[in-house]
Amino acid sequence: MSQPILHLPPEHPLHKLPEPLRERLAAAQRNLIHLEFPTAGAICAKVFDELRIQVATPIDLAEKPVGELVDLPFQKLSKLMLGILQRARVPEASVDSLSKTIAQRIQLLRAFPNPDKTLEAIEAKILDVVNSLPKTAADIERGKNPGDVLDPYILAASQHLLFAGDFGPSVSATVAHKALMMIEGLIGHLHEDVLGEMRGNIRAPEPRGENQEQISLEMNPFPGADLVQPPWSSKIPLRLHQIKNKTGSAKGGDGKRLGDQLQRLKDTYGGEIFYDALIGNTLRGHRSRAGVQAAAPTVVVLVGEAAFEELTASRQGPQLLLRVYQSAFQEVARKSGYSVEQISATILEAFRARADQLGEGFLESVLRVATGGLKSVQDSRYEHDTEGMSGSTVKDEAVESKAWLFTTDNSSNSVSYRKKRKSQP
DNA sequence: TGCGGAGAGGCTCGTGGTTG
DNA sequence: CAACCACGAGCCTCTCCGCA
Repeated sequence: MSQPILHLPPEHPLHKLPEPLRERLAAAQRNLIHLEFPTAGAICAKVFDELRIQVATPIDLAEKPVGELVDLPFQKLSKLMLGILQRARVPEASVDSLSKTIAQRIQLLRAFPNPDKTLEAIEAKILDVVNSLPKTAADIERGKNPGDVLDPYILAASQHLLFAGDFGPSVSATVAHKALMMIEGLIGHLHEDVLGEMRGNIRAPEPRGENQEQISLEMNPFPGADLVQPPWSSKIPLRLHQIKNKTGSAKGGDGKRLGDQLQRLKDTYGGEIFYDALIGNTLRGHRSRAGVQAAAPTVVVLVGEAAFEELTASRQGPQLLLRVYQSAFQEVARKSGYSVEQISATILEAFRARADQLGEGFLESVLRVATGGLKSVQDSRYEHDTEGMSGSTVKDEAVESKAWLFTTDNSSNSVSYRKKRKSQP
């Protein structure tokens, strides 16, 4: 039932991968655009049909190789479609937007074997992250890792140095900064996932098991690779990509580690290895190039359009991705209604109320939360010492009662501080 | 002056041990 | 046995600074 992976000798290790992965690789070899749509006419027919447009593709275009149509820049493609619609006497009022819709759909279909499913997955992923953006004072005062607390000194600095002493905007900036950090993470993962969905590609499975750096055909087939391109023909070998968002994402030490991993992949599977940074327009100033190349001398280092071109086999990759993301962001924004301005106002109010209650300034209470606590949780010498609590030198009444800590009840991803303290030995 | 190594800081996810 | 938590690996950003 399952299809074999093509263009590889019978003894190649890829044939020994677990069944589901082999299937995905085989599917990626068969969903290349020119295999699914042998001519430009074929993809036009498909898109016209999807959009219920009763137009025939002109003969001269219909016979052309599909690549000549689908790899046109968006403007040219929609102009071409506009001409077709006009000649087919489609009502003038609708041709303009319709031609853009067609061009968009053609480019989506060019990129993804299953555009609708991919768009849905992208939106779901974005929504997940938007739902976890900071909403309460507790969210910004302590991250999901208890070790990450809001820095009152930075808050003080931004209040005075950036916002003329106004505390409110400095809280907004803190919320926005935290949100942006999360968005950065989202975009990085999104790129890997979305590029992995494109024709000819698969997203390498995340490492599993004990040693996540060691290659294991069963558990961990591609450590160090984010995206795998099985051979597209007998002339194009297996290609393994490590994808970074920007050239500066990784530093020298990371470069060495990633280079070592890529080299091990090449030693195991053969083929070509790539180190791609999507955002960036020059190799100059690349912080991890040297590290990667030292460890993997044959690695191809790519940035910007050059990287997109190898990953998407098209020059339209960057714009396409931008349009796909934009529509997803708009849709998710509509659903979530998240607003930094509103959230900041709520948080500011919480800070104000607490400070009033304790009769101190905003920053003083932030400072106490960021540094206050019991010896038993702050001093490694007292860590397992239940006496440490009573023996603590921290005698402050407020500290003892924890009255000044924010608690949060949106249970799923944040912990109630008070509850947590109580459960401590 | 540019490169790139190092370090600080933030977030996520999977794993494996502990606890209720 | 499920829920919870700590930890490590990995991804991202930015600044600093020695060296060629």
